[in-house]
Amino acid sequence: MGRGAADKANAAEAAEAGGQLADVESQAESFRRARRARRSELVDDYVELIADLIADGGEARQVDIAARLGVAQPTVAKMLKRLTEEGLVTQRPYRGVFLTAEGQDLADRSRRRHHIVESFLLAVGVDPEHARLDTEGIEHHVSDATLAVFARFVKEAGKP
Amino acid sequence: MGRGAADKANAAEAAEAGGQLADVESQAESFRRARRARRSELVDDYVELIADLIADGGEARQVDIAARLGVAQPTVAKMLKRLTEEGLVTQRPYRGVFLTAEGQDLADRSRRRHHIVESFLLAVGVDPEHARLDTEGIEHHVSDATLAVFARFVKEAGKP
DNA sequence: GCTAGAATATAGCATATGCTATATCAAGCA
DNA sequence: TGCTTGATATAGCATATGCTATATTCTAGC
Repeated sequence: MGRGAADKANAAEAAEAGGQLADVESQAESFRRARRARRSELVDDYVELIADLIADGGEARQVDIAARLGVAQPTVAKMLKRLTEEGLVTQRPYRGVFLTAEGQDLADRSRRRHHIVESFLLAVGVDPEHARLDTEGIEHHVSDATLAVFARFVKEAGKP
Repeated sequence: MGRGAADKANAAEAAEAGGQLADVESQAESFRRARRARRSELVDDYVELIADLIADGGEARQVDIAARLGVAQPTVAKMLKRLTEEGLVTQRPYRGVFLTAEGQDLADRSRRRHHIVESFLLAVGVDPEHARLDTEGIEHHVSDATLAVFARFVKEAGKP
C-alpha cells in the first residue's frame, strides 16, 4: 500500500479538530454544481440580453449583442448557433435573432433572478455601481432557496 | 449604411422609456469582469483546497484534491502544473503539493472571503446546506466593496 | 438597378478545462 | 530482495469559448 493509509487518520484528526473540512462527496457536489452553473451562465446571459434588446429596440443584432457582452461578433454567431440548436432562439440568415417560447421563458426567469439579486444587494447597503457589477456574476450561483431569502429580505426592507 | 442607424434611435427610446438598458461600455465591462472572475476562480478553489488539506492532514495529494473537487486525477495534475508555473505551489515528482508564500497568501485571502460570504448568507437566513453550496459559486464574484458590506452585516447581526 | 458600406457567415487558430487509457514510480510486505 | 498496489505522470482526445481574417449578403442611397 502507498500513502493511502493516512486517509483514515486524517479524517479522524479532522473530526477531532472540529471538522473544518466538509464531507468529501458533499464538497465534490458543490464544485460540480459550480462548474455546471458556469456552463449555463453564458446561455442565461445571452438569452437575457437578447430579450432586453428586443424589448428595447424591437430586434437583437449580433453586433449589439457583441458590443454589450464585450466580445467579437463571430463569438456571438457561434453561441447563437448553439442556442438555436438548444431551441432557445430562432435565426434566419443575415437577419436578427428572436427568442422561442422556451427562450422567452428562460429570459423571464433570468431577469427576475437578476432583479432580485440586484435589489437585495442594494437593500443590504451595497452601492449601486458595485451592486450592478457583482449581480452579473452572482446571479447564476444563487439557489432557489437563497433567492427566496433574498426576495423576502427586499420585501421586508421595503416597508419598515 | 446598413441597419446601424437604428442605434441612436434605440438609445433615445431607451432613455425615454426609463433607461432599462445600461450603458453599453459599462455593461460590457461587467461581463468582461465576470469572464475574468471565471478564469481565476478555479485557481482560487485549488489553492484554498490545498491549504485546507495541508492544514488538515499535513499534505495535499492529487487523489484527495481530485476527490474533493469531483474531477479526475489527470485534471488535477494538469492544473497543478499551471499553478506551479504561476508560482503558487511547489511540486516534487511523485510527491505531495505545497504552497509557496504567495500561494499561502492567496489561500488566506480566499478562505477569509469564503468565510465572510458563508457567514453572511447564514446571518441573512439561508439554511446551512444552501449557504455552503451557494458560497462555493458566489465568493468569486463578490467585489471588495460588497464583501465589506457583508462583513459589516455579519458583525451587526452578531450583537443585537 | 447598382454600388458602397455595414452586418452576418465561415474558416482556422489558440487556450482552458475536462476525460480515458496507460506508463512510470514509490513503499510496504512476503 | 522482489512483488503488489496505490499514486503520479503523460499521451491523446473532446468540448467550450475566445480571437482574427475573410467571404458573403443585405440595405440604403444614388
